[in-house]
Amino acid sequence: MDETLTRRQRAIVQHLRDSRERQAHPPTLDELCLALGLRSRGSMHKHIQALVEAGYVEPLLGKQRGVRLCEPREEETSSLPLLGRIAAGRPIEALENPQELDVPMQLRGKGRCYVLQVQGDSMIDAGILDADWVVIEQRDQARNGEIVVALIDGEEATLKRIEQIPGACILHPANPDLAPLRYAPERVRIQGVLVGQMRAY
Amino acid sequence: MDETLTRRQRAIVQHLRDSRERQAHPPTLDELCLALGLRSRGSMHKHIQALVEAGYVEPLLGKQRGVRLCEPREEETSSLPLLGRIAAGRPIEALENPQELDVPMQLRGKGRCYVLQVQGDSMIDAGILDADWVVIEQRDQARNGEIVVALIDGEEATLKRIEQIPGACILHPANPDLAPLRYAPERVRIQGVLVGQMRAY
DNA sequence: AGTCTAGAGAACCAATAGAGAACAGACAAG
DNA sequence: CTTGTCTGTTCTCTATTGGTTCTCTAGACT
Repeated sequence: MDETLTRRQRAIVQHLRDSRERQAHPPTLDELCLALGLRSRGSMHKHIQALVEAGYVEPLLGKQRGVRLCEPREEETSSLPLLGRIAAGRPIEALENPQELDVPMQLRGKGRCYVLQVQGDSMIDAGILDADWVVIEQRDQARNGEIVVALIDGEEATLKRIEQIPGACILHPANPDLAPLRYAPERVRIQGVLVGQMRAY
Repeated sequence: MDETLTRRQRAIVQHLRDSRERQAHPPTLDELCLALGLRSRGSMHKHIQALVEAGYVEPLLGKQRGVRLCEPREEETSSLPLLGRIAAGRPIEALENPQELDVPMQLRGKGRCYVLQVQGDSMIDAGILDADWVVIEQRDQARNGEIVVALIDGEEATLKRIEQIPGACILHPANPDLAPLRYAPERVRIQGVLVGQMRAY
């Protein structure tokens, strides 16, 4: 939490976070006063205003709808960030406004995951088509045969099936028109492993 | 639930959700008043109107018939039934214990949807592999080129790309080893259209 | 001194809530 | 068909709640 907040303000933010998990409705100023031991709505209002300024709380704008935090709730619906597009041979094209995508638990790995949209047909024989979404588990190691997001020379990102042998790292496209690429192992950094895939028609 | 709702509105939505499970008939305004301790239908009506605006309640538009508010908003987190497996040339193999599968909204159609697990490689060139999940929107009509669940002679179910021409219905597999199948239109019943697809690794 | 944070409390006013009356369309019974 | 009841709609009027803006006071710290 931001260090520039006063102690009171921090306590309020904390209370808002806590109470949001338990209560359905965001608290009113009076309820906040009660919870934090104040007796004056006016004072509480001053704190809330400060938090609005600091960007912690949504402005109330006269509406009587309680004090609400700006922060996104800890998603129990569990969506993953859609980071951008990945194509063979280019850096991942990041989205300027990162979106969120709901991903069912079945399509996820154990660790931290994110989603990329596939560009191009280099994995077409693995059933991964242009515009498909792929769910990637963030990892820096992979077993042979897994499909990985690999970063080559720190700049080109690509989605390929990996084969690591002594002295070399081979990236296999799944497309008869494309040839496998062979690199020195130190040129290839694994950024994640494919754990799920989705397509909309 | 949307945090912009008023406390009363929240309570009403909650009550509607609860009572929907128990009662077949949606409640009237008077019943709602009784349940929530109001004495004025007019007041309740104002709340309901607000909920219609917010999209929580179906507008009733003069209808009477005891017809009251349904909730349109199928929870966006909701899951779809996984009905069973589908393979070319056999009835859908129903699961004895139907599971539920979370399916993101992006992978759904507008109507009622369900999920099948694919068995076999007949649609491999369309990027649909063995064991993939496919999201099917329940429909009995399709446009040419769409991938459909088709029931042939009322017994064999299959997932194929459809082509309807005068006097015939042709089902195209997406696999070079398999030939298209041609049927009289009356032998083919469309059970749904492919709207999404998911795969776990 | 002066400034900053904190709080109390009063006053104001718009949003929300509710009551009750009156009207109109729907529906069921006669 | 007519009638009466049920139910949704609209209206006015009133009360309460809750956010906002004040002023005033009290410590704490430079």
